[in-house]
Amino acid sequence: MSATIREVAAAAGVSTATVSRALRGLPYVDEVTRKRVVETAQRLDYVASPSASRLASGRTGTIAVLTPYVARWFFATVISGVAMALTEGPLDLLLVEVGNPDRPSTVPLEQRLRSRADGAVVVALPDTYPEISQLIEHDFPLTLVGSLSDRVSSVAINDAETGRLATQHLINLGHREIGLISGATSDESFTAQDDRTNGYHDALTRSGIPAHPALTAYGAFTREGGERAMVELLSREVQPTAVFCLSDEMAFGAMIAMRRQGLTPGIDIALVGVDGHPQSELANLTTVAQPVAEMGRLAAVALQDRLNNAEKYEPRQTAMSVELVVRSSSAPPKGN
Amino acid sequence: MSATIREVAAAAGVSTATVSRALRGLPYVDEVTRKRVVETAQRLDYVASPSASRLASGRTGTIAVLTPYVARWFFATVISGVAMALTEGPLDLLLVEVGNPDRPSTVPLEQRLRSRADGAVVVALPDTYPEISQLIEHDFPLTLVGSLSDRVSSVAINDAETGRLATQHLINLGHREIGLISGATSDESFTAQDDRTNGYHDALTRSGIPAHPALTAYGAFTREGGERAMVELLSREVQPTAVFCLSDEMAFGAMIAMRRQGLTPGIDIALVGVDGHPQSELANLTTVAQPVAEMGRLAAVALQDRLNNAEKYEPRQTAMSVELVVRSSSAPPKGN
DNA sequence: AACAATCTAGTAAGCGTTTGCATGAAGGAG
DNA sequence: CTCCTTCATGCAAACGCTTACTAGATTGTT
Repeated sequence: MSATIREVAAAAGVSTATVSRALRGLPYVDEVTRKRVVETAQRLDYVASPSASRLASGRTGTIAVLTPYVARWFFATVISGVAMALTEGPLDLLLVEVGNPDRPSTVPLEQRLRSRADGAVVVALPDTYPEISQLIEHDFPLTLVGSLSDRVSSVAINDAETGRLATQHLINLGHREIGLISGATSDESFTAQDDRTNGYHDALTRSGIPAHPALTAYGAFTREGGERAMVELLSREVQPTAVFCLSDEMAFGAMIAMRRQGLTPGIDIALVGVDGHPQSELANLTTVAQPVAEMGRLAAVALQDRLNNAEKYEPRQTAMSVELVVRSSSAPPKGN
Repeated sequence: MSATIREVAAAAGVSTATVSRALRGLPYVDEVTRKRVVETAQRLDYVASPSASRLASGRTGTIAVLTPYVARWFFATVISGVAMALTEGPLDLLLVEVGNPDRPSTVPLEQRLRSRADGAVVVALPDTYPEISQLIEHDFPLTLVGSLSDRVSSVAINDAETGRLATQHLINLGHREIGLISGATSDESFTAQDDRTNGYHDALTRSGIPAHPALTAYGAFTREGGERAMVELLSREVQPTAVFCLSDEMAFGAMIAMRRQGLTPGIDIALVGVDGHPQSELANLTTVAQPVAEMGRLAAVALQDRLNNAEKYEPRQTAMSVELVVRSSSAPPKGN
């Protein structure tokens, strides 16, 4: 079908070794020769067979994105950031679903990656997640986005700070009964989730506000979950005048739940989310925005760095700064 | 690092040929032998090297997803549908950005795919798109989702019907000045865009309503674009009492534009979108919903079908049915 | 002018599978 | 009992590159 390196070599009057070197920009090739080879290759519409070069070199020229979800906004946006970083170079992007509780995979992750990718960007999974942890132990090059690690490079926001920021904002508005819509129930907790929650408690403590356990509900980081969590909160004895949602999507769900009961966000109950989801503007949701695509891009860059500096490399943590975007979903409590 | 087929062969006391056959479930292997080989492979933690097997077999075991965007809801959801279909089998998913006007790629698509994927699912690009068309001519196995083709299999909704449905709904409510927020200006038009527009005109014509060109604006299928388009419509001489947006995201933008001018969707101007975007519920947007993830899944299945039946295969068009979801963004015109 | 260092290029041995072909064993038909 | 299939397996040649290693040609040094 397509020309082989041998044909190019023959046509250019050199050996295949020279063609290989010339086309990959390696040294020790005369510029005149290189030019001739490049032109010949172009003329013959030659493209090196990835399978062959991978087999011979041991490198795959591929990086995988390991993510529990591909359609959810945060995840999709990270992926697009990674894709962005890769369009520059010649690397392929292998998409692998990992850690989606609804879709458990039968094949061990390590096997699905072995000889398929040189490294991977891991989205929103902690380094303690079994399969990820295993990869790290096998020295498989990894970069995390959305959760911190001291074992591999990672890029994330300061989640504790994020939690404090959101909560402090509500406190500043005069709220004292501040609810929390968290993600998963504690056993399967993300780093991000725990840290944001700590930030929330921290802010309360600093202001001398006792944290009331009955003000917490879990929304699984989904809109539907947020909706249920809000319904639950509204049915509790203690009523919050404000609720901090650990993600915008859950906040959207909370809004729907409120609306269904004739309540208005920002009037009856103040709401703050986290993410800077594009829809937060339309929904008038106050949120702590994070640069998601950029985080994906940086993670990919860091990974490439790691791959190019096989030796002298050490994990680096990148903390992105967040921004509180105030909208009408957060306002002083009714009485004020 | 990992065991090779030769080691497995040696350990199992057979030739590499037998190991290969046994592990892939090919015939002409005694069940007893197969079992022994499988166990040995497992014990040695053997996984066939993809590069080697690709090189030797000529098949890549990979399917690509060709998409202009990865983070936008529609696209991300199609991708997740494809991923869903692939988790069943052993196929890899290669993500390739194509046709994103903001990020033109330097390498020809055909070269980026050659020997990298056995086939591809194309998202929302028409078969007339140059690079896609070229792939089709090269007999590269393709399946389209979101646009129709008689050259390759495709799965899409009936866009004309969708346009009619949305428009007829507005007409039924009593509207006569019905605006249109379209996508790209006609030169770079999608099949979907044209068909939905035709459906819109069709519905108008059937009801004897003249289509007024000043009632159309273009929103590039983005929220920001929809916002601008709405601003533009509101500045025109003829004022619509209802607007049909070719996508939900543009409708969201339109809502923002309206709100900024103190107008309320469904009260001042009725709005209908297309997609069934998860946020349409929160936004109270009337929309024509399509089963996006399912479409992606079906496209992937169709592609696998095509790959397995090299010979006796012919393009098949799958039309998904849509559903009008009425919410408060669409209501009778003010006067009524 | 002799010798070392640096370029340039070719030779050929892999890389780890798949698969066409050959071989022998086993079972059935006549 | 012989011949023909059908099975089960092995042999070895690809598949199309990359990359030591080798060697000659240049260039620079003293």
